[in-house]
Amino acid sequence: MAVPEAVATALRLVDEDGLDSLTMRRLAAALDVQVGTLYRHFATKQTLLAAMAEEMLAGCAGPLPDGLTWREQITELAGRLRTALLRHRDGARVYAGTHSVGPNTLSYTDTLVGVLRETCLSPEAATRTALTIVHFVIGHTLEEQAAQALAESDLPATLTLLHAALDPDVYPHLAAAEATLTSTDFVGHFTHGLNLIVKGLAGD
Amino acid sequence: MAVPEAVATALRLVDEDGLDSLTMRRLAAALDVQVGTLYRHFATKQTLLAAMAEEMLAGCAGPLPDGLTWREQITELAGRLRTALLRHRDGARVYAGTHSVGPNTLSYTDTLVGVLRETCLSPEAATRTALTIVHFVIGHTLEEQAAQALAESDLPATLTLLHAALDPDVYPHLAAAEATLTSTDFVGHFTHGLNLIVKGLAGD
DNA sequence: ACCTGAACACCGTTCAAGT
DNA sequence: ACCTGAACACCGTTCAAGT
Repeated sequence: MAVPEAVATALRLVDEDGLDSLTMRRLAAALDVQVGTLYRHFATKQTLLAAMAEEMLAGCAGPLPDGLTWREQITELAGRLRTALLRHRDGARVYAGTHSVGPNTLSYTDTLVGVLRETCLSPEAATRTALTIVHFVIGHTLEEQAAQALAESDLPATLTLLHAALDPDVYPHLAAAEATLTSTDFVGHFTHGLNLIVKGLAGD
Repeated sequence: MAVPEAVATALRLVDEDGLDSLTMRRLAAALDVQVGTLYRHFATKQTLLAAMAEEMLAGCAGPLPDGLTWREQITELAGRLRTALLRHRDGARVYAGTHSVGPNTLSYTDTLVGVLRETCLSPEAATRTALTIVHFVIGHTLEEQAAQALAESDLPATLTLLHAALDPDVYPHLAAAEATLTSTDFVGHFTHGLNLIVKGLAGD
């Protein structure tokens, strides 16, 4: 049993049935191996999940196209992280639940901090800004995939429930916000949020 | 068995032993009740978690002090959400894993959208900005509590591991970022990120 | 050195039967 | 109407024993 194969199979299982269905026993069965064998390669299930998170970020730190402004470089990098998390079902949940220190994760953060430092930010401000961006991407993608999961089950029921709860006399602003809140234009939401953050950088 | 009591007890159990230790069976035992009884009040464990998330947000939509600028109002509201999530161990994980449509959650979002609309944003832009802020707060607090959890177990081991992985020749920017990345000044990080977002609003 | 088989101590959820 | 008791179909993790 090879570790990279196990990680790839685990990601495939998650894609097929969701993170909640990924168990050490199912993974062992998919690899034609006894459960105990997995523990010779991964100390715990957490370790496996961290390896999956690391694998998901492969390529995210690849070279940036020439000729981008620093704003575009930041947008490109943030977009790559979102795309990487979206590539696998429950990807954001896998990523948010772990803390990898593997090369993909490290070089992604290194690249992001590097771009931010080029905008004349101090190392501290660049690092904090990188954290801000990563946290926003994680929070956004977590919600985006939660909405996706909902769409595959009881979407209409939930929308009806929400609509019924939105009494305009009690929640005047939510009533006006409902269309946007329930919209599936996640690219629009993501771009809006990222632009806010990047615009905020201009003042430094 | 009363539902509010069950929710309060569940939150207490999470505070004591963490979210991973919260099981329907343990909660039933703490309430001096059989497990099956819980399912008469909560359809699934997810329903229980949603009720806990809703309870955590109690008070977050309370009246804002007079005389705050709109920037300060936004900062105050975002800070309230962070504080509410921090109040319980693994609070951010509980909140991120659910989607409550209860009055605490709805009135919080309503208040936030309302403040943003006062700054002359369109309903759509105000809603998207509210989402951006909430997603940032969730992402930030998720990481903050993950760091807290780590601090209670193998912090030094992880820091050593990270430090060893940070070859300055491979990750030049991370080496400069290490002090900030491993800092525990979460208020500083949070304020920095929030200011970026709020500053970004100025241009509209 | 690596894997198997089998166990330990749990899970979430359901449901007939009791009161 | 509400709760109990007991079961069903699972979990993550460990470890002696095999090859």
